[in-house]
Amino acid sequence: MEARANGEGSTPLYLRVRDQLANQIEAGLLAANTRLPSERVLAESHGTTRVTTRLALAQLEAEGRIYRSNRRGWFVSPPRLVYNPTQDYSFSDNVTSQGRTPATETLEVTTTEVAPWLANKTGLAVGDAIVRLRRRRQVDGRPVLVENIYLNPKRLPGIEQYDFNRSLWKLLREKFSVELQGKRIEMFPTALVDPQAEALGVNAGTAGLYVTRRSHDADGVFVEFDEEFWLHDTLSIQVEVQ
Amino acid sequence: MEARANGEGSTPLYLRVRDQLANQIEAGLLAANTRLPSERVLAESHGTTRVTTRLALAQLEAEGRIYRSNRRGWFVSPPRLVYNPTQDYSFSDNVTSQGRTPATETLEVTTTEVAPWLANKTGLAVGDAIVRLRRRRQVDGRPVLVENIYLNPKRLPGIEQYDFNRSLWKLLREKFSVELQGKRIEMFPTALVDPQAEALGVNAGTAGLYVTRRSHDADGVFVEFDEEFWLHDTLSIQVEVQ
DNA sequence: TCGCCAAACTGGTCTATACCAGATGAGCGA
DNA sequence: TCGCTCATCTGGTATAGACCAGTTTGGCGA
Repeated sequence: MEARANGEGSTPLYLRVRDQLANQIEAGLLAANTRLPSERVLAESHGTTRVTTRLALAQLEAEGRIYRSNRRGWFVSPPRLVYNPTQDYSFSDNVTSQGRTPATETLEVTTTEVAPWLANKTGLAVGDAIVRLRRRRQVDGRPVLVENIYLNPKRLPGIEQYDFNRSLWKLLREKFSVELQGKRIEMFPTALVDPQAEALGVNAGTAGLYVTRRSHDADGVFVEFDEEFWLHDTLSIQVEVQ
Repeated sequence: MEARANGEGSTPLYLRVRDQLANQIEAGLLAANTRLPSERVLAESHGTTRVTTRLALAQLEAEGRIYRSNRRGWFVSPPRLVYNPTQDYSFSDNVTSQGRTPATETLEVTTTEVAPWLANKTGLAVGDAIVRLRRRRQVDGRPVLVENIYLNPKRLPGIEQYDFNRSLWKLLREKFSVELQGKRIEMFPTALVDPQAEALGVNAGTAGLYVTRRSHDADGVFVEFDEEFWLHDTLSIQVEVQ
Protein backbone atom coordinates (compact mmCIF):
# COMPACT_ATOMS: atom_id res chain seq x y z
CA MET A 1 0.00 0.00 0.00
CA GLU A 2 2.75 2.43 0.90
CA ALA A 3 5.66 3.42 -1.30
CA ARG A 4 8.79 1.33 -0.91
CA ALA A 5 12.46 2.01 -1.45
CA ASN A 6 12.28 -0.98 -3.79
CA GLY A 7 11.70 0.46 -7.26
CA GLU A 8 9.59 -2.53 -8.22
CA GLY A 9 6.92 -1.69 -5.68
CA SER A 10 5.59 -4.07 -3.07
CA THR A 11 3.95 -6.53 -5.45
CA PRO A 12 5.46 -10.01 -5.11
CA LEU A 13 7.75 -10.98 -7.95
CA TYR A 14 5.62 -13.93 -9.04
CA LEU A 15 2.62 -11.62 -9.50
CA ARG A 16 4.67 -9.24 -11.61
CA VAL A 17 5.72 -12.16 -13.81
CA ARG A 18 2.05 -13.17 -13.96
CA ASP A 19 1.07 -9.66 -15.05
CA GLN A 20 3.63 -9.54 -17.82
CA LEU A 21 2.46 -12.84 -19.25
CA ALA A 22 -1.21 -11.87 -18.85
CA ASN A 23 -0.56 -8.65 -20.73
CA GLN A 24 1.09 -10.51 -23.57
CA ILE A 25 -1.89 -12.83 -23.81
CA GLU A 26 -4.40 -9.98 -23.74
CA ALA A 27 -2.46 -7.98 -26.30
CA GLY A 28 -2.83 -10.92 -28.64
CA LEU A 29 0.90 -11.60 -28.79
CA LEU A 30 0.16 -15.11 -27.64
CA ALA A 31 -2.78 -16.63 -29.50
CA ALA A 32 -5.03 -19.42 -28.18
CA ASN A 33 -3.28 -22.80 -27.93
CA THR A 34 0.13 -21.20 -28.47
CA ARG A 35 2.91 -22.74 -26.39
CA LEU A 36 4.59 -20.45 -23.87
CA PRO A 37 8.38 -20.39 -23.61
CA SER A 38 9.70 -23.11 -21.31
CA GLU A 39 9.83 -22.52 -17.56
CA ARG A 40 13.63 -22.32 -17.63
CA VAL A 41 13.58 -19.70 -20.37
CA LEU A 42 10.87 -17.66 -18.63
CA ALA A 43 12.76 -17.85 -15.35
CA GLU A 44 15.95 -16.54 -16.92
CA SER A 45 14.24 -13.81 -18.93
CA HIS A 46 12.55 -12.53 -15.76
CA GLY A 47 15.72 -12.87 -13.72
CA THR A 48 14.30 -15.42 -11.30
CA THR A 49 14.13 -19.15 -10.64
CA ARG A 50 11.86 -21.90 -11.84
CA VAL A 51 10.08 -22.12 -8.49
CA THR A 52 8.90 -18.52 -8.67
CA THR A 53 8.08 -18.82 -12.36
CA ARG A 54 5.94 -21.85 -11.64
CA LEU A 55 4.04 -19.85 -9.03
CA ALA A 56 3.22 -17.26 -11.69
CA LEU A 57 2.15 -19.96 -14.14
CA ALA A 58 -0.03 -21.61 -11.49
CA GLN A 59 -1.79 -18.26 -10.97
CA LEU A 60 -2.59 -17.94 -14.66
CA GLU A 61 -3.73 -21.55 -14.72
CA ALA A 62 -6.08 -20.91 -11.77
CA GLU A 63 -7.56 -17.96 -13.62
CA GLY A 64 -8.16 -20.18 -16.63
CA ARG A 65 -5.82 -18.23 -18.92
CA ILE A 66 -3.34 -21.00 -19.58
CA TYR A 67 -3.31 -24.77 -19.28
CA ARG A 68 -0.58 -27.36 -19.17
CA SER A 69 -0.05 -30.46 -21.21
CA ASN A 70 1.93 -33.04 -19.28
CA ARG A 71 5.67 -32.54 -19.86
CA ARG A 72 4.96 -30.83 -23.15
CA GLY A 73 4.58 -27.27 -21.94
CA TRP A 74 2.14 -24.49 -21.09
CA PHE A 75 -0.45 -23.27 -23.59
CA VAL A 76 -2.80 -20.32 -23.89
CA SER A 77 -6.40 -21.31 -23.10
CA PRO A 78 -8.94 -20.84 -25.89
CA PRO A 79 -12.31 -19.20 -25.06
CA ARG A 80 -14.62 -21.09 -22.74
CA LEU A 81 -17.32 -23.27 -24.24
CA VAL A 82 -20.80 -22.01 -23.39
CA TYR A 83 -22.82 -24.82 -21.88
CA ASN A 84 -26.39 -25.04 -20.64
CA PRO A 85 -26.83 -28.12 -18.47
CA THR A 86 -30.59 -27.62 -18.15
CA GLN A 87 -31.21 -28.20 -21.82
CA ASP A 88 -31.44 -31.46 -23.66
CA TYR A 89 -28.70 -30.93 -26.10
CA SER A 90 -26.17 -32.51 -28.36
CA PHE A 91 -22.60 -31.85 -27.24
CA SER A 92 -21.55 -32.20 -30.82
CA ASP A 93 -24.07 -29.64 -32.13
CA ASN A 94 -23.31 -27.24 -29.31
CA VAL A 95 -19.55 -27.33 -29.89
CA THR A 96 -19.94 -27.07 -33.63
CA SER A 97 -22.27 -24.07 -33.36
CA GLN A 98 -19.53 -22.27 -31.46
CA GLY A 99 -17.08 -22.83 -34.27
CA ARG A 100 -15.15 -25.59 -32.56
CA THR A 101 -14.54 -29.24 -33.38
CA PRO A 102 -16.01 -31.88 -31.05
CA ALA A 103 -15.02 -35.51 -30.48
CA THR A 104 -16.46 -38.19 -28.23
CA GLU A 105 -14.90 -41.47 -27.11
CA THR A 106 -16.73 -44.22 -25.29
CA LEU A 107 -14.40 -45.55 -22.63
CA GLU A 108 -16.58 -48.19 -21.03
CA VAL A 109 -20.07 -49.67 -21.05
CA THR A 110 -20.98 -52.01 -18.20
CA THR A 111 -24.03 -53.28 -16.38
CA THR A 112 -23.69 -53.19 -12.62
CA GLU A 113 -25.72 -52.86 -9.46
CA VAL A 114 -26.82 -49.59 -7.88
CA ALA A 115 -24.49 -48.61 -5.02
CA PRO A 116 -25.81 -46.78 -1.95
CA TRP A 117 -24.61 -43.30 -3.02
CA LEU A 118 -26.20 -43.80 -6.44
CA ALA A 119 -29.45 -45.06 -4.92
CA ASN A 120 -29.49 -41.85 -2.95
CA LYS A 121 -29.08 -39.75 -6.11
CA THR A 122 -31.43 -41.67 -8.38
CA GLY A 123 -34.20 -42.96 -6.17
CA LEU A 124 -33.52 -46.53 -7.33
CA ALA A 125 -33.01 -49.30 -4.80
CA VAL A 126 -29.57 -50.54 -3.83
CA GLY A 127 -28.76 -53.60 -5.92
CA ASP A 128 -31.00 -52.70 -8.87
CA ALA A 129 -29.44 -53.25 -12.27
CA ILE A 130 -28.00 -50.13 -13.90
CA VAL A 131 -26.09 -49.47 -17.13
CA ARG A 132 -22.94 -47.44 -16.68
CA LEU A 133 -21.48 -45.53 -19.60
CA ARG A 134 -18.18 -43.69 -19.40
CA ARG A 135 -17.21 -41.19 -22.10
CA ARG A 136 -14.49 -38.67 -22.76
CA ARG A 137 -15.24 -35.57 -24.83
CA GLN A 138 -12.86 -33.28 -26.64
CA VAL A 139 -12.95 -29.81 -28.13
CA ASP A 140 -10.42 -29.06 -30.86
CA GLY A 141 -8.46 -32.15 -29.87
CA ARG A 142 -8.20 -31.28 -26.19
CA PRO A 143 -10.08 -33.51 -23.74
CA VAL A 144 -12.34 -31.22 -21.71
CA LEU A 145 -14.47 -33.62 -19.70
CA VAL A 146 -15.14 -37.22 -18.73
CA GLU A 147 -18.60 -38.32 -17.76
CA ASN A 148 -20.19 -41.28 -16.07
CA ILE A 149 -23.76 -41.84 -17.17
CA TYR A 150 -26.08 -44.20 -15.34
CA LEU A 151 -29.03 -45.36 -17.42
CA ASN A 152 -32.18 -47.04 -16.17
CA PRO A 153 -32.44 -50.38 -18.04
CA LYS A 154 -36.07 -50.78 -17.02
CA ARG A 155 -37.00 -47.65 -18.93
CA LEU A 156 -34.40 -48.22 -21.67
CA PRO A 157 -34.26 -51.95 -22.45
CA GLY A 158 -31.35 -52.95 -24.67
CA ILE A 159 -29.72 -49.52 -24.36
CA GLU A 160 -26.27 -51.05 -23.88
CA GLN A 161 -26.19 -52.29 -27.47
CA TYR A 162 -26.21 -48.88 -29.14
CA ASP A 163 -23.39 -46.70 -30.34
CA PHE A 164 -22.58 -44.13 -27.66
CA ASN A 165 -20.23 -41.99 -29.69
CA ARG A 166 -23.18 -39.96 -30.86
CA SER A 167 -25.70 -37.82 -29.00
CA LEU A 168 -27.30 -39.76 -26.18
CA TRP A 169 -30.21 -37.36 -26.12
CA LYS A 170 -31.04 -38.05 -29.76
CA LEU A 171 -30.69 -41.77 -29.14
CA LEU A 172 -33.16 -41.68 -26.25
CA ARG A 173 -35.60 -39.68 -28.30
CA GLU A 174 -35.43 -41.70 -31.49
CA LYS A 175 -35.15 -45.23 -30.15
CA PHE A 176 -36.97 -44.99 -26.83
CA SER A 177 -39.37 -42.07 -27.38
CA VAL A 178 -38.04 -40.39 -24.26
CA GLU A 179 -38.75 -36.70 -23.80
CA LEU A 180 -36.75 -35.67 -20.75
CA GLN A 181 -39.00 -33.63 -18.57
CA GLY A 182 -37.51 -32.74 -15.20
CA LYS A 183 -33.93 -32.19 -14.22
CA ARG A 184 -32.13 -31.74 -10.94
CA ILE A 185 -28.67 -30.30 -11.36
CA GLU A 186 -25.94 -29.96 -8.79
CA MET A 187 -22.47 -28.60 -9.36
CA PHE A 188 -19.44 -27.29 -7.54
CA PRO A 189 -15.81 -26.47 -8.24
CA THR A 190 -13.29 -29.02 -7.02
CA ALA A 191 -9.99 -30.61 -7.97
CA LEU A 192 -9.96 -33.56 -10.34
CA VAL A 193 -8.53 -36.65 -8.73
CA ASP A 194 -7.43 -39.88 -10.06
CA PRO A 195 -9.63 -41.85 -12.35
CA GLN A 196 -10.79 -38.57 -13.91
CA ALA A 197 -7.46 -36.77 -13.91
CA GLU A 198 -5.82 -39.74 -15.60
CA ALA A 199 -8.55 -40.03 -18.24
CA LEU A 200 -8.09 -36.36 -19.11
CA GLY A 201 -4.31 -36.62 -19.14
CA VAL A 202 -3.82 -34.03 -16.41
CA ASN A 203 -2.18 -34.13 -13.00
CA ALA A 204 -4.20 -35.10 -9.98
CA GLY A 205 -5.28 -31.87 -8.32
CA THR A 206 -6.05 -29.94 -11.49
CA ALA A 207 -8.99 -27.59 -10.94
CA GLY A 208 -12.30 -28.81 -12.30
CA LEU A 209 -16.04 -28.41 -12.17
CA TYR A 210 -18.15 -31.34 -11.03
CA VAL A 211 -21.65 -31.35 -12.53
CA THR A 212 -24.38 -33.89 -11.87
CA ARG A 213 -27.75 -34.14 -13.55
CA ARG A 214 -30.72 -36.35 -12.85
CA SER A 215 -33.44 -36.58 -15.49
CA HIS A 216 -36.80 -38.23 -15.63
CA ASP A 217 -39.37 -38.58 -18.42
CA ALA A 218 -42.84 -37.07 -18.80
CA ASP A 219 -44.29 -39.77 -16.54
CA GLY A 220 -41.81 -39.04 -13.78
CA VAL A 221 -39.87 -42.29 -14.40
CA PHE A 222 -36.13 -42.01 -13.71
CA VAL A 223 -34.19 -42.15 -16.98
CA GLU A 224 -30.57 -41.21 -16.40
CA PHE A 225 -28.08 -39.78 -13.95
CA ASP A 226 -24.97 -37.99 -15.23
CA GLU A 227 -21.73 -37.10 -13.53
CA GLU A 228 -19.53 -34.76 -15.54
CA PHE A 229 -15.96 -33.78 -14.65
CA TRP A 230 -14.92 -30.68 -16.60
CA LEU A 231 -11.57 -28.95 -16.72
CA HIS A 232 -12.27 -25.67 -14.97
CA ASP A 233 -10.98 -23.37 -17.71
CA THR A 234 -12.96 -24.91 -20.55
CA LEU A 235 -16.54 -23.94 -19.85
CA SER A 236 -18.96 -21.22 -18.89
CA ILE A 237 -22.32 -22.36 -17.56
CA GLN A 238 -25.35 -20.50 -18.87
CA VAL A 239 -28.88 -21.01 -17.60
CA GLU A 240 -32.08 -19.19 -18.42
CA VAL A 241 -35.25 -19.49 -16.34
CA GLN A 242 -38.90 -18.44 -16.84
CA MET B 1 1.75 -48.86 -12.57
CA GLU B 2 4.58 -51.35 -12.10
CA ALA B 3 6.04 -52.45 -8.79
CA ARG B 4 9.03 -50.45 -7.58
CA ALA B 5 11.98 -51.30 -5.37
CA ASN B 6 10.89 -48.27 -3.35
CA GLY B 7 8.74 -49.59 -0.51
CA GLU B 8 6.61 -46.42 -0.57
CA GLY B 9 5.33 -47.14 -4.05
CA SER B 10 5.48 -44.76 -6.97
CA THR B 11 3.07 -42.16 -5.56
CA PRO B 12 4.75 -38.78 -5.12
CA LEU B 13 5.52 -37.88 -1.54
CA TYR B 14 3.26 -34.81 -1.53
CA LEU B 15 0.29 -36.95 -2.56
CA ARG B 16 1.01 -39.42 0.25
CA VAL B 17 1.05 -36.52 2.71
CA ARG B 18 -2.21 -35.33 1.16
CA ASP B 19 -3.76 -38.78 1.61
CA GLN B 20 -2.80 -38.96 5.26
CA LEU B 21 -4.33 -35.60 6.01
CA ALA B 22 -7.44 -36.40 3.96
CA ASN B 23 -7.90 -39.62 5.90
CA GLN B 24 -7.66 -37.81 9.19
CA ILE B 25 -10.30 -35.34 8.05
CA GLU B 26 -12.62 -38.06 6.78
CA ALA B 27 -12.17 -40.12 9.94
CA GLY B 28 -13.45 -37.13 11.87
CA LEU B 29 -10.18 -36.64 13.75
CA LEU B 30 -10.15 -33.11 12.42
CA ALA B 31 -13.54 -31.43 12.70
CA ALA B 32 -14.79 -28.55 10.53
CA ASN B 33 -12.97 -25.27 11.15
CA THR B 34 -10.28 -27.01 13.19
CA ARG B 35 -6.77 -25.65 12.66
CA LEU B 36 -4.23 -28.04 11.17
CA PRO B 37 -0.75 -28.29 12.70
CA SER B 38 1.60 -25.65 11.29
CA GLU B 39 3.44 -26.28 8.04
CA ARG B 40 6.74 -26.67 9.87
CA VAL B 41 5.31 -29.25 12.23
CA LEU B 42 3.62 -31.17 9.42
CA ALA B 43 6.83 -31.12 7.40
CA GLU B 44 8.85 -32.56 10.24
CA SER B 45 6.29 -35.16 11.22
CA HIS B 46 6.21 -36.42 7.62
CA GLY B 47 9.96 -36.25 7.28
CA THR B 48 9.94 -33.69 4.51
CA THR B 49 10.28 -29.96 3.84
CA ARG B 50 7.83 -27.07 3.88
CA VAL B 51 7.80 -26.83 0.09
CA THR B 52 6.54 -30.38 -0.30
CA THR B 53 4.12 -30.00 2.57
CA ARG B 54 2.70 -26.87 0.97
CA LEU B 55 2.14 -28.82 -2.25
CA ALA B 56 0.06 -31.32 -0.28
CA LEU B 57 -1.90 -28.54 1.41
CA ALA B 58 -2.52 -26.82 -1.92
CA GLN B 59 -4.00 -30.08 -3.24
CA LEU B 60 -6.42 -30.33 -0.35
CA GLU B 61 -7.28 -26.67 -0.79
CA ALA B 62 -8.02 -27.23 -4.50
CA GLU B 63 -10.34 -30.08 -3.56
CA GLY B 64 -12.16 -27.80 -1.16
CA ARG B 65 -11.26 -29.85 1.92
CA ILE B 66 -9.23 -27.19 3.71
CA TYR B 67 -8.88 -23.43 3.48
CA ARG B 68 -6.30 -20.95 4.69
CA SER B 69 -6.61 -17.85 6.78
CA ASN B 70 -3.82 -15.40 6.04
CA ARG B 71 -0.86 -16.08 8.31
CA ARG B 72 -3.11 -17.76 10.85
CA GLY B 73 -3.03 -21.27 9.55
CA TRP B 74 -4.92 -23.93 7.61
CA PHE B 75 -8.43 -24.99 8.62
CA VAL B 76 -10.78 -27.84 7.76
CA SER B 77 -13.54 -26.68 5.40
CA PRO B 78 -17.10 -26.98 6.68
CA PRO B 79 -19.78 -28.48 4.38
CA ARG B 80 -20.66 -26.49 1.29
CA LEU B 81 -23.63 -24.18 1.40
CA VAL B 82 -26.39 -25.28 -0.97
CA TYR B 83 -27.34 -22.40 -3.23
CA ASN B 84 -29.91 -22.03 -5.97
CA PRO B 85 -29.15 -18.95 -8.07
CA THR B 86 -32.34 -19.28 -10.08
CA GLN B 87 -34.58 -18.62 -7.09
CA ASP B 88 -35.48 -15.33 -5.55
CA TYR B 89 -34.20 -15.95 -2.12
CA SER B 90 -32.93 -14.47 1.06
CA PHE B 91 -29.28 -15.32 1.72
CA SER B 92 -30.01 -14.97 5.39
CA ASP B 93 -32.95 -17.39 5.35
CA ASN B 94 -31.09 -19.85 3.17
CA VAL B 95 -28.03 -19.93 5.42
CA THR B 96 -30.13 -20.14 8.57
CA SER B 97 -32.20 -23.02 7.20
CA GLN B 98 -28.97 -24.97 6.76
CA GLY B 99 -28.10 -24.49 10.40
CA ARG B 100 -25.43 -21.86 9.79
CA THR B 101 -25.11 -18.24 10.85
CA PRO B 102 -25.21 -15.56 8.12
CA ALA B 103 -23.91 -11.98 8.13
CA THR B 104 -24.01 -9.25 5.51
CA GLU B 105 -21.95 -6.06 5.26
CA THR B 106 -22.61 -3.26 2.83
CA LEU B 107 -19.24 -2.08 1.56
CA GLU B 108 -20.32 0.61 -0.84
CA VAL B 109 -23.35 2.28 -2.41
CA THR B 110 -22.71 4.61 -5.35
CA THR B 111 -24.52 6.00 -8.33
CA THR B 112 -22.50 5.86 -11.53
CA GLU B 113 -22.86 5.58 -15.26
CA VAL B 114 -23.26 2.35 -17.20
CA ALA B 115 -19.93 1.24 -18.67
CA PRO B 116 -19.76 -0.56 -22.02
CA TRP B 117 -19.34 -4.06 -20.56
CA LEU B 118 -22.31 -3.47 -18.28
CA ALA B 119 -24.43 -2.09 -21.09
CA ASN B 120 -23.70 -5.31 -22.89
CA LYS B 121 -24.91 -7.39 -19.94
CA THR B 122 -27.97 -5.34 -18.99
CA GLY B 123 -29.31 -3.94 -22.22
CA LEU B 124 -29.08 -0.39 -20.83
CA ALA B 125 -27.33 2.34 -22.81
CA VAL B 126 -23.76 3.39 -22.07
CA GLY B 127 -23.88 6.44 -19.80
CA ASP B 128 -27.27 5.68 -18.22
CA ALA B 129 -27.44 6.19 -14.46
CA ILE B 130 -27.04 3.02 -12.40
CA VAL B 131 -26.88 2.32 -8.67
CA ARG B 132 -23.98 0.13 -7.64
CA LEU B 133 -24.12 -1.82 -4.40
CA ARG B 134 -21.20 -3.80 -3.05
CA ARG B 135 -21.69 -6.30 -0.24
CA ARG B 136 -19.74 -8.95 1.59
CA ARG B 137 -21.48 -11.97 3.02
CA GLN B 138 -20.32 -14.37 5.71
CA VAL B 139 -21.26 -17.80 6.94
CA ASP B 140 -20.32 -18.64 10.52
CA GLY B 141 -17.98 -15.65 10.56
CA ARG B 142 -16.08 -16.58 7.42
CA PRO B 143 -16.52 -14.29 4.41
CA VAL B 144 -17.68 -16.50 1.55
CA LEU B 145 -18.53 -14.04 -1.20
CA VAL B 146 -18.49 -10.44 -2.33
CA GLU B 147 -21.06 -9.19 -4.78
CA ASN B 148 -21.55 -6.18 -6.98
CA ILE B 149 -25.20 -5.42 -7.64
CA TYR B 150 -26.30 -2.98 -10.31
CA LEU B 151 -29.83 -1.65 -9.81
CA ASN B 152 -31.95 0.15 -12.36
CA PRO B 153 -32.89 3.52 -10.77
CA LYS B 154 -35.62 4.09 -13.35
CA ARG B 155 -37.47 1.04 -12.12
CA LEU B 156 -36.41 1.51 -8.49
CA PRO B 157 -36.47 5.25 -7.70
CA GLY B 158 -34.86 6.11 -4.38
CA ILE B 159 -33.45 2.62 -3.91
CA GLU B 160 -30.09 3.99 -2.76
CA GLN B 161 -31.64 5.26 0.49
CA TYR B 162 -32.59 1.88 1.91
CA ASP B 163 -30.73 -0.41 4.27
CA PHE B 164 -28.89 -3.04 2.24
CA ASN B 165 -27.86 -5.27 5.11
CA ARG B 166 -31.11 -7.14 4.77
CA SER B 167 -32.57 -9.18 1.93
CA LEU B 168 -32.59 -7.21 -1.31
CA TRP B 169 -35.25 -9.45 -2.74
CA LYS B 170 -37.63 -8.69 0.12
CA LEU B 171 -36.88 -5.00 -0.23
CA LEU B 172 -37.74 -5.02 -3.92
CA ARG B 173 -40.92 -6.88 -3.26
CA GLU B 174 -42.16 -4.81 -0.33
CA LYS B 175 -41.12 -1.33 -1.37
CA PHE B 176 -41.22 -1.51 -5.14
CA SER B 177 -43.71 -4.33 -5.78
CA VAL B 178 -41.19 -6.10 -7.96
CA GLU B 179 -41.78 -9.75 -8.72
CA LEU B 180 -38.67 -10.91 -10.53
CA GLN B 181 -39.73 -12.89 -13.52
CA GLY B 182 -36.89 -13.87 -15.82
CA LYS B 183 -33.30 -14.59 -15.06
CA ARG B 184 -30.21 -15.17 -17.13
CA ILE B 185 -27.41 -16.77 -15.18
CA GLU B 186 -23.81 -17.27 -16.19
CA MET B 187 -21.06 -18.79 -14.10
CA PHE B 188 -17.60 -20.26 -14.35
CA PRO B 189 -14.74 -21.26 -12.04
CA THR B 190 -11.84 -18.85 -11.95
CA ALA B 191 -9.26 -17.40 -9.56
CA LEU B 192 -10.20 -14.44 -7.42
CA VAL B 193 -8.04 -11.43 -8.16
CA ASP B 194 -7.51 -8.24 -6.41
CA PRO B 195 -10.45 -6.13 -5.42
CA GLN B 196 -12.34 -9.33 -4.58
CA ALA B 197 -9.49 -11.29 -3.04
CA GLU B 198 -8.68 -8.40 -0.77
CA ALA B 199 -12.31 -7.93 0.29
CA LEU B 200 -12.47 -11.61 1.24
CA GLY B 201 -9.14 -11.54 3.02
CA VAL B 202 -7.56 -14.18 0.80
CA ASN B 203 -4.53 -14.20 -1.45
CA ALA B 204 -4.87 -13.18 -5.04
CA GLY B 205 -5.19 -16.37 -7.04
CA THR B 206 -7.44 -18.22 -4.61
CA ALA B 207 -9.90 -20.42 -6.49
CA GLY B 208 -13.40 -19.02 -6.80
CA LEU B 209 -16.67 -19.26 -8.66
CA TYR B 210 -17.88 -16.25 -10.61
CA VAL B 211 -21.68 -16.05 -10.90
CA THR B 212 -23.66 -13.38 -12.72
CA ARG B 213 -27.42 -12.96 -12.77
CA ARG B 214 -29.62 -10.63 -14.74
CA SER B 215 -33.24 -10.23 -13.65
CA HIS B 216 -36.22 -8.42 -15.07
CA ASP B 217 -39.75 -7.95 -13.77
CA ALA B 218 -43.05 -9.27 -15.04
CA ASP B 219 -43.20 -6.54 -17.70
CA GLY B 220 -39.74 -7.40 -19.01
CA VAL B 221 -38.18 -4.26 -17.53
CA PHE B 222 -34.57 -4.70 -16.42
CA VAL B 223 -34.34 -4.61 -12.62
CA GLU B 224 -30.91 -5.72 -11.46
CA PHE B 225 -27.63 -7.30 -12.51
CA ASP B 226 -25.55 -9.22 -9.97
CA GLU B 227 -21.93 -10.27 -9.98
CA GLU B 228 -21.03 -12.70 -7.21
CA PHE B 229 -17.51 -13.86 -6.36
CA TRP B 230 -17.63 -16.98 -4.19
CA LEU B 231 -14.80 -18.87 -2.55
CA HIS B 232 -14.77 -22.14 -4.47
CA ASP B 233 -14.99 -24.46 -1.49
CA THR B 234 -17.99 -22.80 0.14
CA LEU B 235 -20.89 -23.61 -2.14
CA SER B 236 -22.71 -26.21 -4.12
CA ILE B 237 -25.02 -24.93 -6.84
CA GLN B 238 -28.39 -26.63 -7.11
CA VAL B 239 -30.90 -25.97 -9.86
CA GLU B 240 -34.19 -27.63 -10.61
CA VAL B 241 -36.04 -27.23 -13.93
CA GLN B 242 -39.53 -28.08 -15.20
C1' DT C 1 -7.48 -5.22 36.59
C1' DC C 2 -6.59 -3.51 32.28
C1' DG C 3 -4.01 -2.22 28.32
C1' DC C 4 0.04 -2.26 25.79
C1' DC C 5 4.26 -4.16 23.88
C1' DA C 6 7.46 -7.42 22.46
C1' DA C 7 8.62 -12.12 21.55
C1' DA C 8 7.25 -16.10 19.31
C1' DC C 9 4.75 -18.15 15.85
C1' DT C 10 2.25 -18.40 11.46
C1' DG C 11 2.12 -18.59 6.50
C1' DG C 12 4.14 -15.88 2.22
C1' DT C 13 7.87 -15.28 -0.86
C1' DC C 14 12.26 -16.45 -2.81
C1' DT C 15 16.98 -18.47 -4.05
C1' DA C 16 19.78 -22.26 -5.79
C1' DT C 17 20.10 -26.76 -6.99
C1' DA C 18 19.27 -31.68 -8.09
C1' DC C 19 17.38 -35.60 -10.23
C1' DC C 20 13.35 -38.06 -12.44
C1' DA C 21 10.12 -39.28 -16.24
C1' DG C 22 7.62 -38.49 -20.23
C1' DA C 23 7.65 -36.19 -25.03
C1' DT C 24 10.07 -35.08 -29.09
C1' DG C 25 12.91 -35.05 -32.88
C1' DA C 26 17.28 -35.83 -35.31
C1' DG C 27 19.85 -39.22 -37.23
C1' DC C 28 21.36 -43.83 -37.94
C1' DG C 29 20.75 -48.36 -39.79
C1' DA C 30 18.20 -51.84 -42.24
C1' DT D 1 12.15 -44.93 -47.44
C1' DC D 2 10.87 -46.53 -43.14
C1' DG D 3 11.38 -47.58 -38.41
C1' DC D 4 13.84 -47.47 -34.34
C1' DT D 5 17.18 -45.57 -30.92
C1' DC D 6 18.88 -42.20 -28.12
C1' DA D 7 20.14 -37.56 -26.91
C1' DT D 8 17.76 -33.59 -25.58
C1' DC D 9 14.00 -31.05 -24.37
C1' DT D 10 9.96 -30.43 -21.32
C1' DG D 11 7.64 -30.14 -16.84
C1' DG D 12 7.32 -32.85 -12.11
C1' DT D 13 9.15 -33.66 -7.65
C1' DA D 14 12.15 -32.70 -3.92
C1' DT D 15 15.83 -30.75 -0.65
C1' DA D 16 17.71 -27.06 2.37
C1' DG D 17 17.93 -23.19 3.41
C1' DA D 18 16.60 -17.67 4.12
C1' DC D 19 14.06 -13.60 5.23
C1' DC D 20 9.57 -11.00 5.39
C1' DA D 21 5.02 -9.60 7.22
C1' DG D 22 1.01 -10.28 9.66
C1' DT D 23 -1.19 -12.76 14.12
C1' DT D 24 -1.26 -14.29 18.51
C1' DT D 25 -0.13 -14.40 23.14
C1' DG D 26 2.01 -13.91 27.48
C1' DG D 27 3.86 -10.92 30.61
C1' DC D 28 4.96 -6.48 32.28
C1' DG D 29 3.77 -2.06 33.94
C1' DA D 30 0.49 1.51 35.12
